[in-house]
Amino acid sequence: MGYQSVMPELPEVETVRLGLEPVLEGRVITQARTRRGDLRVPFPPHFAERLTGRTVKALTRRAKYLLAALDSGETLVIHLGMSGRMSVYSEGKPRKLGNYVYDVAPASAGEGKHDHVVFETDAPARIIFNDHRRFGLMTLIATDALEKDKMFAGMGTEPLSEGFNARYLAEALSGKKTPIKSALLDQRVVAGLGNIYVCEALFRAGISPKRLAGSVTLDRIKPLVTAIKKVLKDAIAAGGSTLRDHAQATGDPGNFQHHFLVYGREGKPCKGKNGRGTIKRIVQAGRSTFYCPACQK
DNA sequence: AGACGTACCTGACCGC
DNA sequence: TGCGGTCAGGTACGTC
Repeated sequence: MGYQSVMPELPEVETVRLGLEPVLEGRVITQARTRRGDLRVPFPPHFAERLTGRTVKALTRRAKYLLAALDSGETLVIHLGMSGRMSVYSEGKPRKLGNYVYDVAPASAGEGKHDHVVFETDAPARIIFNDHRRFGLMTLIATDALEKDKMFAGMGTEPLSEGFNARYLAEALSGKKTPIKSALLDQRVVAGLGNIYVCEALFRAGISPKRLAGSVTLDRIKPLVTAIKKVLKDAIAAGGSTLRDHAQATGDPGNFQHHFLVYGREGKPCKGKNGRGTIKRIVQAGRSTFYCPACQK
């Protein structure tokens, strides 16, 4: 099958980035093709032409966005939304590139109902962007204007960077009256967390998702920062979380869903140390929150 | 300004 | 088997 990935919070986007790196970074996009006019937003004018023939200088990630810096001075910005996935196939014969083995594309690859964008690179490889809910986006932005763009201006610190520490988070949360669960989902506070990993990090830090953000004291923010970093790192190491049909380059699914302590475990026994609690599901700001009332205060 | 609800779109799943 | 209702990992926008 090649490489495939879905479930895009930070660890899943990073897993996608790692799988795309060998077929994009330093490679030439020999062809780009869109199969409809828009995703969540329209493709920019002459999108395919502006990509074709360009070399990808670097493939990086900011929050849940993938950024492919091109030699034209533009950056291809990709967001996977809720259901976006990238499938990578070798051309001609199966190939090992970097740590990944890419198989040859089946004849129908790129022709599926929700296959919206197809790239060919000189790896040689075919990359297919599939997104059945179409909450994803792809656009082109001048590289030197990226930070000023509405998508990135005001965005918080990367949770795996040194800048994300107790002092930073305390400042970002101070005075906030919204629950800590909602605050951590706010990309202006910290960039890249989503519903699963916020639930998991709060459990690991022993903090109730209902506690108001501004009321979390510094002595509890420290373990929270540690928990966020650890859960993200562990998830990346596990190839992300698969709830449906995610697979890594090897063909194996992501693995981190087996390490969920609260997410999706409503009514099940708590796996924590004091562990007689039962995992509860509530709705906050329209999203499911899973937590253990006995362990999280 | 900040907090909240809602909309975007499709598919999977559950109960009847 | 079919149908309606509910839910889903994200983000942006309108409204108080």
